[in-house]
Amino acid sequence: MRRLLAETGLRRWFYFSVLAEELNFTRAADRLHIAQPSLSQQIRALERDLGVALLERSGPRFRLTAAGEAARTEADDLLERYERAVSRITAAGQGLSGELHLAYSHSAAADQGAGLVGAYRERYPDVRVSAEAGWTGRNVAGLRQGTLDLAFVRPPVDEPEVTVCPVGAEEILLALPREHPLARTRRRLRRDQIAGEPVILWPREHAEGYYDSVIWQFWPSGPPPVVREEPDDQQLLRAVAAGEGVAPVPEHRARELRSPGIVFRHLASPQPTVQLGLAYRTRDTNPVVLNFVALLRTG
Amino acid sequence: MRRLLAETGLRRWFYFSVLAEELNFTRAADRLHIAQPSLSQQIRALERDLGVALLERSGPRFRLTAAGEAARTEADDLLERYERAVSRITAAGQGLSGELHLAYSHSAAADQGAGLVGAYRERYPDVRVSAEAGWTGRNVAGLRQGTLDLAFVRPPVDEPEVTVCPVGAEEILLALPREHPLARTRRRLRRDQIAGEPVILWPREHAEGYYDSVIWQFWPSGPPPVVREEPDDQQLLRAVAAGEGVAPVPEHRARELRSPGIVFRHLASPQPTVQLGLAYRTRDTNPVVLNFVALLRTG
DNA sequence: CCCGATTATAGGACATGCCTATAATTCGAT
DNA sequence: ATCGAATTATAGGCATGTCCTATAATCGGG
Repeated sequence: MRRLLAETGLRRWFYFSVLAEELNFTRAADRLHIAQPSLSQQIRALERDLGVALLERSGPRFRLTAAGEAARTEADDLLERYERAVSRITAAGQGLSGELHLAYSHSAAADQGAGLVGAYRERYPDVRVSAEAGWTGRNVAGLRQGTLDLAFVRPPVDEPEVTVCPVGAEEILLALPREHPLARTRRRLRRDQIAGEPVILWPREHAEGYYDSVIWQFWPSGPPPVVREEPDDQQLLRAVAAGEGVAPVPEHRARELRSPGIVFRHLASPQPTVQLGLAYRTRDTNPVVLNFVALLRTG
Repeated sequence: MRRLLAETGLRRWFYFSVLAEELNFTRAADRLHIAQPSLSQQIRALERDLGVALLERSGPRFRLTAAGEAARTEADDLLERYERAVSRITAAGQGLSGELHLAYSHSAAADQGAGLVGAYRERYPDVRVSAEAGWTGRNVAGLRQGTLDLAFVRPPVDEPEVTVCPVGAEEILLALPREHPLARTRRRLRRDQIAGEPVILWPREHAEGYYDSVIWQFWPSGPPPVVREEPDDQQLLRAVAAGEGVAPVPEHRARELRSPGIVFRHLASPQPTVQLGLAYRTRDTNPVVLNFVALLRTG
């Protein structure tokens, strides 16, 4: 094992290390599986290259010079570091170590995706995972420009450079002010009941596919009046509570954001749904990323 | 410079390091003063040996894989350590670094030799000097068995394995009890005056040559009665003060040991003298030791 | 669709590393 | 003092590795 590694780069240093241990060319050469003259040659070559005598030769016996003692220490150290370097590189090649820049989705609940990331961290403890959160639009841009490796997004995402792998789906509820007439009943709302209601949505560029899909699913007969575009969910629900309009909110997120002035209502069948997706660069070859996606796919 | 070192051991790693910097085979090969195909070959060989793809090739352009990024870091680290290793070894070869085990002489004053050691430490700050103190006999034994590299001793030392280099000479005084009749006068003592006086000496095996030389010089007419052999100078002078006998003491040491119950007297011409010597293994080739001796010789 | 820039491949010259056989050196014993 | 055992050094031959030049293959842009 050690031999194999040393052959690649530090052969002479490895030879010297063994020789310094054995203090005997013949035995050292045996251990190295080379002939004794070859070892003699290589040691002399090492001394020539360093410009320093490492051995004090007195006929058929020798001992290490002061420089030789130093060389022994340094050789052992170098060889150890060499092996570590190789194992780190191969680890990186297998996605066992490295860095992973990840972004959660603002429109998803905090715990969504956390399980997956937790499982990954457990399985690949030597990968440093950095996490942030952003809207789908920003996350996809981050992927494209390389600041992100993986991002939770709301599909559909129409970018050939970016692939989205479904993580899960959930129903989309409608947030109403508590005083709203439609809030009286707990029954599912029909689409004709909400047509024409003023709506508060997020800025479309924050998640275009998701935005359009919500419009289709809630208002198939025609787009509603969008009275406000509010990027921050907290602010958005405050606006709903104030009676400015209604707002679609994914189920998990709704559970997180429950507040006194708001009620959430289901829509009648077909219930609107949205997926959560994990996005990555289609052509990404980074094994760290591929391992994450593989973990998602295989469970 | 760097190139030269890397050629010896980590050629391919050096190549890769430069390539990773340039991200261009042609330019990197130019910088390395090799042809571009050779660089291609060596990088492929490195990848083959590591069993990991370091470059992601897409026709005439490429970029580093995750493993490649790791390899770049590791290569730079290895190359830096490699250079450090080489410079440490060559430093050791020139006696600029390493260890020096030194022993002062018990029979010399504390400040004798300290100047020389101080000058050495200043000139060779990277050499770790360890110092202790012992009798000539023990010091010479330490030299022979390798636990010491250099020792201050009292010549003559009759050992072909050990060479002694004179550091200085001093007169030997005679310590007398204050009440002793010979202590009355401050004049130099004649040898016939001290013949037959009871004498306190150190155990002969602690410094045989010195011991014999003292006997010859003080009592040329015949050995005196040695009433006690006391290895410790403090104890010895206490015994002198108690009137047990007289004792020869080198001048510098006498100055250190002045005490109320004792007077020191010079001997009449020819005044007895003793040298202080610096002893080292005759065949020692350790440049650290040779540099010390050279410093003594050249001043 | 071709052109420029870039990397990959092929084949030959030379150097390096390893091998076997043998010489040279030293230490210890007769 | 000399011989023998143990050990390292040297010599010559072969295989491999490394480098070179010349040329092919590949991709991006005008």
